[in-house]
Amino acid sequence: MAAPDALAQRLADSGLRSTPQREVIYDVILRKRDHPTADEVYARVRADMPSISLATVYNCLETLVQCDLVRAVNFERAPTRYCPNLHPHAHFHDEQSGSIHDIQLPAELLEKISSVLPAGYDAKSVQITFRGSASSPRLESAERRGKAQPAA
Amino acid sequence: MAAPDALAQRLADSGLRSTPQREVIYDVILRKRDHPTADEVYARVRADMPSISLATVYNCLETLVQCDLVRAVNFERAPTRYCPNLHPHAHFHDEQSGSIHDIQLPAELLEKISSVLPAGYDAKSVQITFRGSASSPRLESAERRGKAQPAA
DNA sequence: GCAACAAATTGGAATGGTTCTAAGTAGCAA
DNA sequence: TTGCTACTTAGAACCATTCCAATTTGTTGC
Repeated sequence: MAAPDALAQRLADSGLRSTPQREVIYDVILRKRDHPTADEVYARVRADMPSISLATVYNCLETLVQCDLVRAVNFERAPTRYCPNLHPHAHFHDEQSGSIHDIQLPAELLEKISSVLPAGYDAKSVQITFRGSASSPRLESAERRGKAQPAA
Repeated sequence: MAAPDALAQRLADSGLRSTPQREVIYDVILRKRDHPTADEVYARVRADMPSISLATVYNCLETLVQCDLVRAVNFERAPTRYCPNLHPHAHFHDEQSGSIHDIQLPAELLEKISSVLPAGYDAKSVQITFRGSASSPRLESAERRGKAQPAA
């Protein structure tokens, strides 16, 4: 047996199998880091695997989230989007274009944020979302190529 | 014409009328500040106004949000909740009980958070949500009585 | 007061992202 | 091979929310 890749390893850790569907979905999310919805993932995956079902896309995305390989992010009640960036970061939602941008957060700031919680409050996670308009073509094109982003 | 209350004034500012439905819905949200869903508001309002329709509850809540009298908050894809606290604040979502708590944010921290945005990003709003477990009966009972909260 | 107009409410149908269900398929273990 | 379990699949179901068309209500000018 060859050394399993990160996906197979993580799945195995949870007693799950690496399937062609899970692999191609994970690959799609890593390849274009534009926070696609389940429908968008479905459309992209069908290019490689036309027989896949939408239910499977939802199932696999849920599995990847469970295994901490992908993060689900929500904006208001819009369709859930998926993000392979596992570092703590905020999201910027550009209302004009609808695009999502990762925003890096200094560790020092994360500590300060957590410290506002009164005694008795134990937070497992924090979610920070900006809404507004972004106008930085340089950064956007870098993201489209899958390169380093303003926040990783 | 008597001096209009805050609700009537705000509605008038937007060219809207103060209706019995809008008044009772606003009152329900002010009275028990536990971030009710539209369905919960519907249930509470029907005690006073049995003939109101769910569509009207949704319409009125939307109107109150438009007039900046109430804020809509979302947690994952759960039903939208409504909050009369208009000061900048974060939310703590207690996963055990499902309850929502307002968390006050120092102005200094809000500035720091906004300053993490790279050039070209112009944020109109920030939303900060904690998830975890809270265990502070003193604070919870204070909230239930509609008194000062850990964050106002 | 009364017509005429605009705003608001209503019940029910429609929408749409997501989840459920039951049946089929595939891989692993004795 | 047989059995077992995990996984995938199509389609139905779910449910918060929005839409629609028909009233009802309120307001304004006469």
